[in-house]
Amino acid sequence: METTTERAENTESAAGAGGAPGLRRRPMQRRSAERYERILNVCAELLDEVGFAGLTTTAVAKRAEVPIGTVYQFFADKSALVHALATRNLQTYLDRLAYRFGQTPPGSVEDVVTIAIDEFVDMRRTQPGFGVLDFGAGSKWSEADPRDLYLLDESVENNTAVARRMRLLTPFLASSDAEEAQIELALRVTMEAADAVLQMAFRSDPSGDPALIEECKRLLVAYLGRYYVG
Amino acid sequence: METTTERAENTESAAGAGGAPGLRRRPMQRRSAERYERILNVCAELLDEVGFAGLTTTAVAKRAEVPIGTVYQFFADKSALVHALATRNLQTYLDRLAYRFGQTPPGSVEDVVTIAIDEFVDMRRTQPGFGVLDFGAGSKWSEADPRDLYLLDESVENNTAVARRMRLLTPFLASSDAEEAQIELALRVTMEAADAVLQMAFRSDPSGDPALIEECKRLLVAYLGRYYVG
DNA sequence: GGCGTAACATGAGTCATCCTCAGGTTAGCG
DNA sequence: CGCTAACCTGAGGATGACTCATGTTACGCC
Repeated sequence: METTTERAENTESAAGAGGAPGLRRRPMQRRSAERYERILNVCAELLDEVGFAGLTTTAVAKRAEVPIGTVYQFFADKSALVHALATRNLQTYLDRLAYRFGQTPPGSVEDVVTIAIDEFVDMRRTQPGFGVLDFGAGSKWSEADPRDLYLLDESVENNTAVARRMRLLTPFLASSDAEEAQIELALRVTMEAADAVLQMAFRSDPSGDPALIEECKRLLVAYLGRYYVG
Repeated sequence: METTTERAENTESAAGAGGAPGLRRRPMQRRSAERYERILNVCAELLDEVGFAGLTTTAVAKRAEVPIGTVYQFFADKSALVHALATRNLQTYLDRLAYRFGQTPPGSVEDVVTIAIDEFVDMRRTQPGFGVLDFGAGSKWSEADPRDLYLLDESVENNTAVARRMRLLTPFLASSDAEEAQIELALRVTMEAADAVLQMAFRSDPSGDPALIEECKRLLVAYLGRYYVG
């Protein structure tokens, strides 16, 4: 019990001065940057192979061909490593989404939901380790103690950050100032629900149960319909 | 990696002959039964105090005033212990739900959603360790490898089992034979989504963010509305 | 009572894993 | 060539899950 608390505090203070949470040293030189990326890639591979519970830091270090100490130069602990991977995945996802929305601007809630989910499913199928992406503040590794949370932005949960970026991509939703807060709330709920249902879809079928994916779309469209002004 | 695999196999075979998964010896005598319950109660307490990550089997044993070996007589491993608690919580929840539906039979989807969520929120506030209840097959501790799953029933996920029992309580939903499978699917999706959003509600506010709880109801009603024949 | 047997109980010890840190190596510079 | 600072390393400390040899009880049988 004490151990957990102290560790969380150490982590916080270590990352307190402006850096991303849980990260120790951002790689400054080319060689370091390559190692950093290699560690993250190996982490993704191993997550797909042995799952989160089976992931060991020594296995990551071994396959990435770096000594274990190097891993801990970049990442404060195992959680931070996985979280950094999740953040990278999330960034990729948001980038791709922005691109697709730029290509074919969505005109309705259905469009947004379809594109966002299809893109998610595609990445989940093709990107190693994408399964650890969790819009819900990384509940898989935070484990009920809010002090353990690693956040994408400072002081807001992952899903809030994602919701805000998603908001920028959906200008056609109603937006009287009074409703803006409500829309952010709705988008947070959407993220969390979508993530959960899609996790279920990939749990019951490694390539994503089509029926559940379809149902996920229905869920979101039905919910968000009330905010759409056509 | 091998370790994880072997452990999962051992667990399965140990519980293979009809017993609940992950359980070793069902207490047969009064003294044993009391110890069993005490272990589960302490587990719930500690989960609220230190969270899942901070939970140690030795701490449970110490506070329950049983030697560590006794814990492992009942439970194959730490997961099994937590899962047994979740199962007990789930049972309590379903019992209470059946009772409330018996008192005031719900006449609409709104009624069901309101009662089910309010009851969940109430238990979450009052029952120690209720936070570990997870309709989604216990994704917190299963960690991506399906072999690690501990199931409520045999061979179906938790949420499917819950969905089926919930179906028995909602006879007023449309039920042509062809649609029955679709309704089960919808209820599974509902469980998963509701669980996720409510977890978020309690993450952002220890007593459950009212706005998110309200939003959760809206989500479910909007989704299930299509299945309601009034 | 004495004895055999089987079920149950115990906690010191084994082992895997996370993470640290003292000491080594390299790079840059005068 | 010597000095400093940054970076790298992996043996080892600490912790915690889980085991298993040994001890204890229960119970029947002679």
